Amino acid sequence: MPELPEVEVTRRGFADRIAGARIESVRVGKPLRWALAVEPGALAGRGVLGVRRRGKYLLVDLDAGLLLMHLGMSGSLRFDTALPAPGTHDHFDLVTSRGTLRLNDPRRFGAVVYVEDEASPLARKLLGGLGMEPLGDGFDFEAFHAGLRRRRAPIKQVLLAGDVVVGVGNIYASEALFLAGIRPTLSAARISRPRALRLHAAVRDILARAVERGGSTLRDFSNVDGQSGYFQLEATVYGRKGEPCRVCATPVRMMRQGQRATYFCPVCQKH
DNA sequence: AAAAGCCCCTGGATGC
DNA sequence: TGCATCCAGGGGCTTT
Repeated sequence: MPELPEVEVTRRGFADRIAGARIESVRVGKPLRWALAVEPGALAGRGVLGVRRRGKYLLVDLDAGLLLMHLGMSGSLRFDTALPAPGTHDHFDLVTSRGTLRLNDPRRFGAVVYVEDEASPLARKLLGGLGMEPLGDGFDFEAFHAGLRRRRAPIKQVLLAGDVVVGVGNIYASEALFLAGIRPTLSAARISRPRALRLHAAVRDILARAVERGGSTLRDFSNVDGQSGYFQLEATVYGRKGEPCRVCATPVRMMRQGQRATYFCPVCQKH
């Protein structure tokens, strides 16, 4: 569900409010993707230092250890001092002195995992292979281009894989490639330098813009206060199969790449 | 090493 | 209205 912008908007929505809180209790509902990996009661009494993001993971730093949270396809977080009794899909509550952080995740592809530190085997397994952060200063073009050159797979799938650059999900991959004028099937290794420059800028711009708009093209994304982000940012090609391209009016095409839908304009993205 | 498939799970939309 | 089918924002794991 959530791509980088939604995860970042989620983080900003509660990071300052939860920092400095003390954990009072932890409630675990139905199993998520992985087990919490700590006895819930063992977290009571610990302090919350802050919340960082790495790719689509949220890292909740405690005064001892940290929680890795992932929203999967259908997860969302709420943070409030007065939440109703947990519903069917509320599978994790972190009850703190400042409020309760609650994960709602119908499909349960998400996860909350405790690790002692980022060097732990589990943290390394999950975070170790992640690529560059697209927002901020670390998104170096030369490294990006070098990353593309060593991959022969279609550029759409290289963007999605997250080992060159993180945070680009299925919607924003199509959107960024449209913005850059690049055909999603083009082998990443065959992208010329000028076009790689356009893609580098497109990835950054599309994600930054979505963060600014407060989250997204996603129909059922809601922020930590429970407000919906219903089509705050209109998709240019994603989900618009058969509809006219906003630039040239040619019908947008849909195809499948690795079991995921890809949308593109055959004219604006010739190769 | 890289690439391609396979799953995990639930709910909503669509079609008969 | 009822039921079957398809599809969905992710990504780790297994197999080529």
